[in-house]
Amino acid sequence: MMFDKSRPKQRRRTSAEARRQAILDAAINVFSEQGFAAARLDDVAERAGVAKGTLYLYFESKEALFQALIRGAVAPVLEQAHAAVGQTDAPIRVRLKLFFDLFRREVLGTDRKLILRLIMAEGTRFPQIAEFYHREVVSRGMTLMRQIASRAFERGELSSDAAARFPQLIMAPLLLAVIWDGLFNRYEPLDFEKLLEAHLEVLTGPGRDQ
Amino acid sequence: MMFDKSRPKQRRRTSAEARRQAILDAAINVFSEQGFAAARLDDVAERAGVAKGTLYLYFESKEALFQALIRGAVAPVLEQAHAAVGQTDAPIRVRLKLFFDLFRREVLGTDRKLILRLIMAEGTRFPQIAEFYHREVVSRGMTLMRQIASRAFERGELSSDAAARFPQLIMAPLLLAVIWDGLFNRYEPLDFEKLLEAHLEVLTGPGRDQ
Amino acid sequence: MMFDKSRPKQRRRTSAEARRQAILDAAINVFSEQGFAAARLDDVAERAGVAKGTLYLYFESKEALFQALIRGAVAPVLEQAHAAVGQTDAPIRVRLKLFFDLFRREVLGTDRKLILRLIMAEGTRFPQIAEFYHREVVSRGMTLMRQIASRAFERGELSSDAAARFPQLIMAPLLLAVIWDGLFNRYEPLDFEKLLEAHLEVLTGPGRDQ
Amino acid sequence: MMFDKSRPKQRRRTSAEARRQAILDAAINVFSEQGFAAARLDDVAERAGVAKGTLYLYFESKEALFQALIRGAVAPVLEQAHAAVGQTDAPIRVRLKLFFDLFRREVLGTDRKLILRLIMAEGTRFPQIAEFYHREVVSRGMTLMRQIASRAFERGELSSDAAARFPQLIMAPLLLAVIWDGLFNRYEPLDFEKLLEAHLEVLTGPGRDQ
DNA sequence: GATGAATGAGGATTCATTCAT
DNA sequence: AATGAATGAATCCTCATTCAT
Repeated sequence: MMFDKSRPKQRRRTSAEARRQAILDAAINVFSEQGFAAARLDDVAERAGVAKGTLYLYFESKEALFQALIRGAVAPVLEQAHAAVGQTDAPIRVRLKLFFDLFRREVLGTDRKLILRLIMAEGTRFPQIAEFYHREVVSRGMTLMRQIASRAFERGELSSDAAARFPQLIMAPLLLAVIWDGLFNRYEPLDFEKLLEAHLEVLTGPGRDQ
Repeated sequence: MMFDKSRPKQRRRTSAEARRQAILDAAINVFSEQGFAAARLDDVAERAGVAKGTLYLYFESKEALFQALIRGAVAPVLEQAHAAVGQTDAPIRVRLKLFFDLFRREVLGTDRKLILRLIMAEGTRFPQIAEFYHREVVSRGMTLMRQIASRAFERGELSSDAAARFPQLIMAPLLLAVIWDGLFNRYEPLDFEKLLEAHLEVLTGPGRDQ
Repeated sequence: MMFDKSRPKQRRRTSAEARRQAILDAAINVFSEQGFAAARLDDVAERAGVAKGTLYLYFESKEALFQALIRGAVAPVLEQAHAAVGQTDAPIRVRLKLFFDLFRREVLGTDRKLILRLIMAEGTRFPQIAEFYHREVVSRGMTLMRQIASRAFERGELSSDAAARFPQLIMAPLLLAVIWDGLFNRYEPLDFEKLLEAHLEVLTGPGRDQ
Repeated sequence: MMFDKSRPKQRRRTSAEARRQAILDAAINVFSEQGFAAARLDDVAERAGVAKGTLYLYFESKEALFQALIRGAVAPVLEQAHAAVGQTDAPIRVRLKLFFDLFRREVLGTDRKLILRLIMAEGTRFPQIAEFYHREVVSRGMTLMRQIASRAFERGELSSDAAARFPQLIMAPLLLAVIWDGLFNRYEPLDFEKLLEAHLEVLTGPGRDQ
């Protein structure tokens, strides 16, 4: 996951970095299980395998840890999304398929879904986070979706510009999937792959090929 | 929900009922501003205009109050939805329009949106609530939506059965609206009416009349 | 110690006041034994016979308790001093004798000496306290002493105006007594009465009567 | 205090001694600003320019450092005092003038005043320090002052033996000066030179020469 | 010797819950 | 029924001390 260029001091730095990451990993779980307020740093420390005081060598406070957690997890995926579907001029069906698959793999399939849920749950109490997330992720994501939808509308792949005007409509089922996963999956499992296929169908009309 | 038999104690009981409601109203705000864990019963009591000890005359514990809050707020809307769109056999466009308008008015326009957000935020920590909500609201709502979509598909109003298979697709933008309202509205206001119109357009194809 | 005029609500108020006083009494001992930083509110609570949380019903914080303690204990004595020696125009010997006796009885003979020592020990860290104490006690005390010394000099009771220019010289042995009491009394007891008699002798010259 | 035998290791040892002194100097400031309990060894280390762990190579514990600090700073001045005023048989006026000047220069004019204040502030919590200080400084100082006062009384320079019986009276304004310097100087500066001149005047009567 | 990351005991403060009035 | 003072368990954070490098 990291390039091993600088050998000297490598051990220390790697170890510190690894420790920081261990804390973040532990924090993801504790925070998403308990929510910010109810999360206990004792638990984070225990799961990270460090002493309580050690947390404070890496993060200034409970809130700083929380914010680092939230902020660290979003950029990468958006980068990937841009790389995957931002450049190509393939048909919208293909582009969205790629995007949805990416989302399923990189968000629904990882702890990132927990972070997304944390943002939805705690964002109101942390305006900085909401603002950051809006600026760095939502706003950019909307732009990307809008561009895809517009292009498709121009080419006649979409019969309406509704999705271009409200790219939120493209994203909505993705959010729903994250929420469903957290709340209802144990009572009524949802097949995210099929859900997103169906979503694609609704968006682009019944394909001849599918 | 209330039997008006015992006239004599009417005044007392009404007053008690009013007090209970005042507590619930106060609780909605405090819980949705702070989340369950960070909410302080001191604040609930103050806003409700009662002493802290009084809360315990009406609710067994903080959690009991929270659950009462959540449970009390959902049934009514679903009843209305059923009444409004469950019986008629109007075109899907009309039925969904009615439903979306109802949602905007009765959920987005009231404190119920706060409760919805609370459920999404805290549901994971309160399996009973998630289960209750799934059973009483989600599952029934899905059934209703599925029925509407199926009927429309049969009548050729929908070109695909995607929405019938995944009625979540109909609900997703409603959830998104609730989340957006709580997190991003101050940075980028969203016109819920137009959003849902666009959603309808995507679902049913570009209407001739609209 | 208190006049029982207002009977109504007396019991409650008295009890609350008594409790507040119990906390302050406990605090005097703990703070003066341990110093501000090392004092544990647990100990204060225990000695006051209340629960830890109760402290916070009466004082906002550890520091607020400390300040209340300091501020509450000084005014009374100065009042007494003014009453005792401020008005009369007796010979300086008599006036200072009265004042020194008052100091021995009301300060050295009570917990107030502990508070005086606390002020000397912690004043540097609490500028508000130093400022308050200077304004309310030191400055007024100096004025009183200066007035006594000036009057005596005018009447020829003092052969020099040194004490009028530096009333600190009159107070210095009182401070020394407080410090000695705290630090060295167990190794070398000091007879404060005789010390202050000797001080008077130095200040006013060898009297014929004494 | 230092034997200069081992030349070879001279540099090292000097450096170690310098380091020890740097730590003590840093400690004086931190301890006297914060008091013993609130002082942070982190701060001491930082100001001394060493790592925190290094402190433990020179001192066994926080308390050991504190005690070393206190004990190291007193002996020298007393030596000087003895040298300056212990041997001569000059008039008391001259001897005390010398002593007061020495005190002003070597205590009030240096960090030693901070240490004196620390002793007064923390002595109660550190009986060993109080005992040591009493034995090494107070008791000897008293003896010296008593000797000066007795001699002066014998020679008729003092009209009373009060100061000989209570040499504390000679010291009291010096203590007061230290305390005033720490607490009130910023509100009401005190001219120590004039204060001690006035003190001398009170002690010895109005001189013909002054 | 020197470093500074790691430890974990300790303490101020908060707040759900109880209960005497 | 209503009150709100009192309780004390719970938790964030600090910092003296240790120890691997």
